[in-house]
Amino acid sequence: MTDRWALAPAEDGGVDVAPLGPDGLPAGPVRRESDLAGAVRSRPEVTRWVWRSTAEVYPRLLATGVRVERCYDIEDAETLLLGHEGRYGEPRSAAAALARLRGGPVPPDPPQRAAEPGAQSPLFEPAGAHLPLPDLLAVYTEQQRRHQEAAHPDRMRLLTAAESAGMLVAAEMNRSGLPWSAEVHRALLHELLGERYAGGGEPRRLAELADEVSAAFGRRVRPDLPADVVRAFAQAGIKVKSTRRWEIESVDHPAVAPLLEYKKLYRIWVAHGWSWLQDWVRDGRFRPEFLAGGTVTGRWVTNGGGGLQIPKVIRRAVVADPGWRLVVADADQMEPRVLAAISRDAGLMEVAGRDSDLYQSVSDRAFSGDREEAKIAVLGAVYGQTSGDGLKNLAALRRRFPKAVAYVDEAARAGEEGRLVRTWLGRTCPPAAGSGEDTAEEAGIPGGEEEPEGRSGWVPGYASTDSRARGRFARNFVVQGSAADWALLLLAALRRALWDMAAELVFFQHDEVIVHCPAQEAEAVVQAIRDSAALAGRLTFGDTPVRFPFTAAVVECYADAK
DNA sequence: GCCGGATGCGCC
DNA sequence: AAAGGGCGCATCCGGC
Repeated sequence: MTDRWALAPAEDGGVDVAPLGPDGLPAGPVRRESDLAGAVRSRPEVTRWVWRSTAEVYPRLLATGVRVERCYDIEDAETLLLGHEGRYGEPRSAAAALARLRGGPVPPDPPQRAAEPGAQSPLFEPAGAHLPLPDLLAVYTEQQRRHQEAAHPDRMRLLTAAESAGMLVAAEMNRSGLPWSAEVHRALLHELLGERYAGGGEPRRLAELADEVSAAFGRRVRPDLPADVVRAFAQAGIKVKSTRRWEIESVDHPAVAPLLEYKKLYRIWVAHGWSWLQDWVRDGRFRPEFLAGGTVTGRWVTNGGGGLQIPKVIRRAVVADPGWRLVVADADQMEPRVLAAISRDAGLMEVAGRDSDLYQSVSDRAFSGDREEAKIAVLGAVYGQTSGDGLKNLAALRRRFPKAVAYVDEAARAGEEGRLVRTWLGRTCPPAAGSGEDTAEEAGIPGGEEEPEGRSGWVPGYASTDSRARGRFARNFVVQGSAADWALLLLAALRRALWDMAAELVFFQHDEVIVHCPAQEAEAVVQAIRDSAALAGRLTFGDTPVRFPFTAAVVECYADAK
């Protein structure tokens, strides 16, 4: 039995609240209270708060020590519902939703603002930030109806609820931050890069490597300028199209080794060096701003600090507080397990129904024991590989796991034809950018020109480069996106499991979580993660034999986890 | 001087 | 061995 209330901050700093009945309709008069946190704190019986924007409300609650069990984020639901209805790109604010409901002019969404180092997320106030509570409730009621119209209403309700839960998790992680030792980080930088020189130039080791590169070429070369490097190789009689690592590393030339080393260390210097430390680490915590559902597939992103791209070597600086531990857990072979669950392929479900190494099992069945071959084939099928060994082995995969391969093939075909493609729970891939619609391309979807007349149907081998790109995108979308669906449920379940513990979720990266907890809680946390993964599997995908095992490590330092 | 695109690489 | 999917971000470069 959930006790649902709605809440809307008012312009004068007060807050309006109203109880909702079991049907989600207002079940009592709107009440004005003077204080947001007080209004929530004084109603501990409320299990779900309905509000416009979690990012607006929840950080303010957390700042006063108030957590909520569940919420419903109206603007996030609006985004998901619009996508599901094939109306990607329409303004997603509550004010816009109200205007569509009432037939008024629809206000455009405000532009997104980039994060600044250390900014405590005093989010912009979009149009309609103070939509009166009755208006907000009108939008909410209409959204309830729209859920009913979805392809799978139950799944759609689960999706909006899960992403709202994800937003609570994100806000809490933004507040807690990832334990970070600036001291260890500085020692690491000194060890890797050498001394910093006054004036902000390259540190010693980079300067030395640049000199080695120049010496190898017999002239001054700036290794950080790709054009300069390509020219230098050309003068040495070696044609390279770019200076990407995979292209350079096969070249036989004395400059290659110092060049690759330079690029590796240069990366660390500019992206995770001293100025990064200065900008992003405060009071022993790294605080990237996590954004749930920041991508079209539902994967999260972080704003600022490159929070989801912490290089392996730098993880040495992620250190638990004294007496505390980091529980680092990542899902084993998440993508093929998700593919098994969504395709219901009997063979792949059987393989995914065991905790043991899935790629090895696939390989035993279809690739005579070569695990790497099996892994490449599976990932190639999911990513839409167009050449190489993966393609060659796709045929073997197709024979053994026909429904699984057919599932992603069908998604690719739908994508090429510009049809809607959905994750298991109903997150919807934007259609291709076509005439008059540029929103899909803004969202990163491969677009391009309209297909020529008479060729819009899907014909193997005759699709344009653009439509093939859209096919690959859609193929990957159903797997990556359904994995993101599952991950949201995992986070929601884990958050509940940790509710009464000192343990804190401090990091989430697609298929990996880090929980910071007192040492004596660590084993319970590991169990909570395994239980939550299983629960998430059942809730997301229903009754399947597919299992979602985790590799978990209890460590004091992130770098020791693998 | 601002801005968008290209390049390249970190993570999954 | 070859180059499929999703991102963020720093830097350079050319256009205005």
